[in-house]
Amino acid sequence: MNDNVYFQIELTARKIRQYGQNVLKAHNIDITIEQWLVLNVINENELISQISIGEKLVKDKPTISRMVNHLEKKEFIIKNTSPLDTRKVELSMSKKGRVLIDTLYPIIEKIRFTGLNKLTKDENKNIKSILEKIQNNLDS
Amino acid sequence: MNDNVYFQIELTARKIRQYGQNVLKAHNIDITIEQWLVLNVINENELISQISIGEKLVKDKPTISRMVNHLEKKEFIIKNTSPLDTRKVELSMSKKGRVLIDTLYPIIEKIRFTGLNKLTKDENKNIKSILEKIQNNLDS
DNA sequence: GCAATTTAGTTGCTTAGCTAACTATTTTTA
DNA sequence: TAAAAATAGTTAGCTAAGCAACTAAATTGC
Repeated sequence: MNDNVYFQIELTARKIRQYGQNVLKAHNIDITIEQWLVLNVINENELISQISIGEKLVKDKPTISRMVNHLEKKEFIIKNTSPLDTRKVELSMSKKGRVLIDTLYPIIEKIRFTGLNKLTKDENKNIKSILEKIQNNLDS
Repeated sequence: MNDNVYFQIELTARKIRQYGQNVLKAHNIDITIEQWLVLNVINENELISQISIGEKLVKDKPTISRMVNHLEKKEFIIKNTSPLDTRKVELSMSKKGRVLIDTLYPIIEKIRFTGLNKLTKDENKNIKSILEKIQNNLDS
């Protein structure tokens, strides 16, 4: 099994997520790693729609819809319908969300450092290009 | 986002799974990629317990329990309690399961080839060792 | 200008990952 | 040998991925 590349990729993803989740839990932060990705996109793109988040994170509409609902329920973001196109939603950070982001950035950096930035520059470059190659193989 | 290594690893895993799932669906095969991993372990280790499968696949007890139930419901495997230790389960392939395995091997090979074996030997070696390094960083 | 199509988002169903709590055996150990 | 601890597996509740079907609004194309 350990020579199955899919298995190793999937396992590594799970271990990173798990490690990150534990660090957040240790800091008493009530957010999942995937929700963090969404929150970060909203923070960097005020008034973004769910479709656009989905494009950036390569996740489908139902998944984004539910994650956005979770973030709204936790009052980290504010959800408004767009006045120009009432099908669309305009998402923005709440005050609570901005506070969370500020708290989170250094913690996320630490998580990244532990698993990932210990890689040499070459390793970092290599894994990205190999992963990209795999994705391209599958797309075509 | 595309320079976030976790994001790329997780995305690649999803794309491989998705591609594989589509190939299986195109062949009208009613099994998930993850269930395939479990079935394969049972095929290579007759009378294995669920705990042992979990160790091999690095998945927890509830996850294995449910996947085994799915495989049993589809009649690909047979589940018996161990006579020596009645807490344990002894899993084995059914006739239907063995037929499926034979059908599946070449298809899985093709999936592997498409995404993964197009990698050069160096790339293959590199990605494995980098993934291993990341996992070790997180474990310690 | 109105029907047809496209787009944005939601809801429902299934599988899987994760945690926690639970039952029922087996093993340890005092 | 009897109580305590460890082990194997299940169940329940939550989040997320994937798919299909749906509503409602906007765009298009005749």
